[in-house]
Amino acid sequence: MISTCSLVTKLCVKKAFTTFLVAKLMSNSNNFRAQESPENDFSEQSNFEFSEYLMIGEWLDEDHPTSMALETVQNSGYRANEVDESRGSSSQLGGSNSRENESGSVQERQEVRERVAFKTKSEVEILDDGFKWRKYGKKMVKNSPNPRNYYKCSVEGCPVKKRVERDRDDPRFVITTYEGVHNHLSL
DNA sequence: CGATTTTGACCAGCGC
DNA sequence: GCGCTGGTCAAAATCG
Repeated sequence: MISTCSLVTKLCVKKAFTTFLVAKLMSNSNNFRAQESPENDFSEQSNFEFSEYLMIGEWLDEDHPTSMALETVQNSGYRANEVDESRGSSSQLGGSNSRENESGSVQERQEVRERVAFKTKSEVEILDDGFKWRKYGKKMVKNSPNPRNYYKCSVEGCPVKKRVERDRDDPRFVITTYEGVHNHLSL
């Protein structure tokens, strides 16, 4: 925390802002869905493919450019393993309705989660984004020489997770994927 | 000594 | 059904 060079500081600021922005976006999109609003969401405005996500933003930092992507994940049978135990109110993040309704009649209890991915040019993988994370897993993934690290928000009851891995094609970039919405303020 | 990380095991989903 | 893969658990180790 105290050993900060300007580089890290810059990253911290940017990440904190980014997280704030993401929380904003997520809460907005959730509200849209909750109100059955016919408004378009962000995927309508984005034309770029970024990995498996949709790119919706980009920072042009001279030293550490960051790309950002948003993805909505809908699972009909998300594991009811231990997600909603001891949580109380976090078993459903986005409620149960589907704005896509492409297949129709499948609006039972689909879990809607959202993921936001950042691709940041950085030497370090641990980017302080204003939240406190606890590492709970590490995996070697196929098609990549770099391990993937799994983190949970260490605030009790907060369902947010994130994955951190280095870009397979360009190891100078770190891909951070956030999943879920914080149910608390940062720190 | 409590909190966090490490790391192998375990589990579920998916394709064959 | 089986094996592969990604995600999570949990005990042990490490850290502050």
